[in-house]
Amino acid sequence: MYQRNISEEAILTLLQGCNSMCRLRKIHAQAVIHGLDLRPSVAGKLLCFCATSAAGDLSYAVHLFSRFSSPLTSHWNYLIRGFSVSPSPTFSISLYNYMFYSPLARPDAATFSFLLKACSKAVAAGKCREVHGSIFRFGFPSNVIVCTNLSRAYADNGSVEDARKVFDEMPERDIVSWNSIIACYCKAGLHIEALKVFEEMRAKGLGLDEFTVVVLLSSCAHLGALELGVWVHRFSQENGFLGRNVLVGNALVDMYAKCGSLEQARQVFDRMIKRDAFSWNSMLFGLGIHGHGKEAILLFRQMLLSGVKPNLVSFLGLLMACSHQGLAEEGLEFFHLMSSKFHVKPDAKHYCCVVDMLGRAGRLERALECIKSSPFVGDPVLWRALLSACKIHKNIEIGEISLGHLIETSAYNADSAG
DNA sequence: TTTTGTTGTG
Repeated sequence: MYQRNISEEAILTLLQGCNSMCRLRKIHAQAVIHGLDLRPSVAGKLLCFCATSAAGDLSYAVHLFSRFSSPLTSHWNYLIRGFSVSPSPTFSISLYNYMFYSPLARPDAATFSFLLKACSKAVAAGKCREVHGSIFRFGFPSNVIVCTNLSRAYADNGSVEDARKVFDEMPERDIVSWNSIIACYCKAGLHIEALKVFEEMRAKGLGLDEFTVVVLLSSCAHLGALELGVWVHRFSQENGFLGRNVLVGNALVDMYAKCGSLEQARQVFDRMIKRDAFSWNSMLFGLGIHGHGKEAILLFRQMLLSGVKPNLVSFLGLLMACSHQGLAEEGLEFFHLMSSKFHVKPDAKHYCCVVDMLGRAGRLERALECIKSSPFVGDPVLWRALLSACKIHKNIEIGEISLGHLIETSAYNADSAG
């Protein structure tokens, strides 16, 4: 018995330092051999790692869970949480439904928080309403975390009105709830509303944190609200946000670039201590939109030297920059390099940009070839781009081909939609 | 065990 107790503690210590499934399997095997795998503390920790850790494994978690004769609320929560951020969030919803047949388990605040996250990700509007009712039945209508998640789930399911209603009816709100509702408006493209809610927040005497600043700058960027953006910049500087949070710098670069203050964008970018793909992409787009193709190419080379890997958005920014400055040769070269060297598969937007770029340069034959050899030959957007280039260059032959494809693809799309 | 954030043509 003494030996067993020590072993249980030893297993728990091992689990504390576990950082991979490989190690977890070994620890699990040891626990099974010593008959400790179903001890509540051991079983709970094993399940927690598999279900919720980044290095975990959800199928292994399900296997462990199936061995419990009467799982507790915390066990259900681990699985619901794990699936809520997985590619199959609907499993969280199914688990929640099964939970009601389990005698020992009763949903708690954490259950609803994770479940609502799954509803957000799975796009389950009906389930949001159902969960909303259950939150009242189980006694959590004044839990700030649950209600913030509920509000967010409504917004992610397309109803900002319901999100706002939940927010308004919350008996207590914290800075996270405010940041969340502002983000809901921002995400829905309702930027003026987002700024209005921010004013309400200020009127209540609440301060801003890094989350508020980032989402606020995004709305400023969309509205071209430079004055507020500058105020947020100063506030961020005074509060040391810029030094410790790369997202604040990124949002500032984007805001300045979209508001037309390219020099300011560049200044913030140059002063950033750390830069990620978002930082480089925002700056690339800023240069591209304002017609600085050569500078964008230079910046892209610096990005490579810095060791940050370019992604789909980087190449789109780069191609746009080339297109806007008539750098068709350079653009084509980057377009080829993106898949051959960088293993980034171009999507329809990249092809569209190349067609546009070739079209502007009058290279209509080459643009036609590009569409024909692409996986997006059925996409009317590409043919529309080619047709407008044909209009500019008065090329009837290729114009006719484009129009034919446009009619064909539109008809096909209409058929498949009906 | 639970909540919030940035980049993508015309």
